[in-house]
Amino acid sequence: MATHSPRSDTRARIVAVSLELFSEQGYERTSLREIADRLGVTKAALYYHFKTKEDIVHGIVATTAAPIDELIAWGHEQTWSPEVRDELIRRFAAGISERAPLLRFFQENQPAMRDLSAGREFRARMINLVRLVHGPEASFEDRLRAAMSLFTINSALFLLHQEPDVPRVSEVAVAPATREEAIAAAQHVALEIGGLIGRP
Amino acid sequence: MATHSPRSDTRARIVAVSLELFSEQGYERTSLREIADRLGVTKAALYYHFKTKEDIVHGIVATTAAPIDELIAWGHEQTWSPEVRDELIRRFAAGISERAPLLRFFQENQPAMRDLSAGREFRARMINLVRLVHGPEASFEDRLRAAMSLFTINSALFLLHQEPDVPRVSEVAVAPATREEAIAAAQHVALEIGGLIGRP
Amino acid sequence: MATHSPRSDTRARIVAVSLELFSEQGYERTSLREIADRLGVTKAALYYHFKTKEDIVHGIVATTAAPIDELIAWGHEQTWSPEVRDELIRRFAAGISERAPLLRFFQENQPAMRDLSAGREFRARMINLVRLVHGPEASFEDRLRAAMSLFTINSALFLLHQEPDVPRVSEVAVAPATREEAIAAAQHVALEIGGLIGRP
Amino acid sequence: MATHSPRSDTRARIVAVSLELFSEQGYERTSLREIADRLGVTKAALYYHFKTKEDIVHGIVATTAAPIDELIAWGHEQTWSPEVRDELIRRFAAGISERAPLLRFFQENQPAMRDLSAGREFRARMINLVRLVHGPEASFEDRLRAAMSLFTINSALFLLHQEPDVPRVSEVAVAPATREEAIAAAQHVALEIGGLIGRP
DNA sequence: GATGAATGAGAATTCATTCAT
DNA sequence: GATGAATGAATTCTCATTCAT
Repeated sequence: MATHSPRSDTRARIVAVSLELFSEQGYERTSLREIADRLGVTKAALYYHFKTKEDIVHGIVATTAAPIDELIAWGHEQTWSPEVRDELIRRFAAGISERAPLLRFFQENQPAMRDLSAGREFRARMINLVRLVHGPEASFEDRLRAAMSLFTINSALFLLHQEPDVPRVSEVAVAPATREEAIAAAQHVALEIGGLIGRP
Repeated sequence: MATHSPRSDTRARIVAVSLELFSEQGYERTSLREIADRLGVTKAALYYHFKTKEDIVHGIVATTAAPIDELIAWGHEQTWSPEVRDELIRRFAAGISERAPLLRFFQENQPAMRDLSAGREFRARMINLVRLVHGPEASFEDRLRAAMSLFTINSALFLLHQEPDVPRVSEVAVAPATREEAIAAAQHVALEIGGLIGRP
Repeated sequence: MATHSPRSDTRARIVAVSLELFSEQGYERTSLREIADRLGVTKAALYYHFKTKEDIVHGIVATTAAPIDELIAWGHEQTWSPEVRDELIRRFAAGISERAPLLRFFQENQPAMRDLSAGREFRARMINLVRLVHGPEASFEDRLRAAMSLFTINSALFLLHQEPDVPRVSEVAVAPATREEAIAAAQHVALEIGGLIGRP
Repeated sequence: MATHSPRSDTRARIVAVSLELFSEQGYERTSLREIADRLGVTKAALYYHFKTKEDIVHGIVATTAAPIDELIAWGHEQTWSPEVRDELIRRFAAGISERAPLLRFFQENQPAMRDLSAGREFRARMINLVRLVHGPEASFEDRLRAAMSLFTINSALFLLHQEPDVPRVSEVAVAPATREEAIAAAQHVALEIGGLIGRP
């Protein structure tokens, strides 16, 4: 018998709708009026649940970033090894579909994120994750390899949707595949790149 | 000896300052007032040279994207081979220092770029470049590898500047190096990733 | 005793003040700042009640044009006859004093009205009224007579106020009379002109 | 061999284009940039020929209002009689096709005209013309009749073009006729209305 | 747990006008 | 007889935010 707290269904809906709009249209291009309209409430209602627009971002992170924190916590418990590295990449790829909006939001709204404490904290998380992937004593090359490895996972999903409108030269292979196949491919490439870590 | 045309020194300065501010603070967070103030002119002067804020972005691309167009043109003249691929990556890395603000601007302001014709055109250019790198008949993996390869070049410069403020666990190697060394390292890793193209 | 709804007293005041200023100074020569200042509110308050400046015109029509719509409705219920025609003219003249600002606004701001949907709709109303006055099977002459007949009513009020500053040749009779006398005279002439309808 | 003064062909073109645009789009909705663009010159060129935007209106009147001044002068030379009255109306109707843009401009841009000296002067001319039509010792009714008589002439041309887009009830007679027929009809009605002058 | 009404600050944009060349 | 470059003042409109109810 699940006793999920009944209080603030609205709060959760604000978080969900905001993340959706922020990630689709951008943080600055999404007004509180737009969020309120989508929810069928007034702007003032948003202010009952959140102190500021920035605070909604806090809410988004608090609600959505748990899996990443768990991944980081797990990583900190391990002693680095190539196997741990690969497992980090795999786990990062695992829930990517659900986390995609969050990652997209942060990646595509960097200027705003630099001004938001939630943004800076999220960046710190990602840097931590990168460090866990390359392990201690890493060279600049290795940090770059680790970063690109994780980055590959996000990028795959965007790559999937963004090409159709660019005129395609005939010889280019059409390869979209399904969302799942794309993620599998992304994980594959990410592991390849991760595998380069430690090279001279 | 060279009598460079005196007219529209201002126009060039608008482009330069705008690119700088757009890339540092973001497109939406940079007002025309700010640009005008930096130049010591009025907002109306900007409108003498550019029809809209969006038009300034056009001006930026027209002024700054020539090297990328040349690279694409060069690529189209070649028949794809691993050597051509590597040469594309190397040439892309070559002038990266000067082009960094432009690339940063486009990468970090995606939501705005989707609404700007100059933004969409620039994205098309990048996708073209990726296609030249992976060559014809590419699988989704290969497209991803090509994209990440080029992406590595940009990312290196940001990675260089963005870590200092994240509390560093002692064991992590400090490795920034100079700007030139960072680019050399980025090119190295980019070629590695490019070298993965064609694998099963 | 009557508890008139307290909400949106401001909205009504915006409509009233806007109509007054639009009709006195013209639509384009009246800024929202001016309207706001007169009301002792901020410009943003106007935007709380109306989406755009154009929308205020909508509000004006919705609030003020009811009597004209009723007159049109009444006209549609009648079968045309000289008596109906005269009654239409009389009823049009009846409330003219209150409707004068509205009619003046539309007559003196044609260029703006062509761009405003409320403007085009209002013009359609007036054309309908003209048609009711001349009845079916009308010649071009009759349409002109009907239009001038109604037009006489508006014009009278303007004529009343606009001559004093033009240097008067001594022999011209001074005849303003009171506002009510002017309207009576206008109705008289309007009926005369209406009476010409049907002539060869 | 016509020796039309060669100086300032441009000046004449500015006047012509300005009148066209002012009368079609309105005085305030027509910017100097628009006028300059149509002429293929710069805004600054307009300022070579005219001191201000208002001064262009002066130029328009000076160039176009001569026939009206001649009509007024002629009227002043006559002793009023019903025949003179009718002849004034006929002469006013005579060149109406060419003067239509000027009259439309003044009629549809009243708010701007009140602020322009050329506007006030033109209004004075029209009032003079009205006085000549009703003659001395006129009652308010007569002034109204005279005004509406002349007004009929202008109105006819607008009526001709402005109805097509208003949904027409089937029974209404379609009657446009040609431009010339419309003017003839207008003159006819104007004389009718003028004929009412002097009635009790 | 909300709403209605409002604000203050600021944004992009437009316009008539000026002046050195 | 013009132009190129610029300005100052204004305009419409948007947005995050506040607060009494």
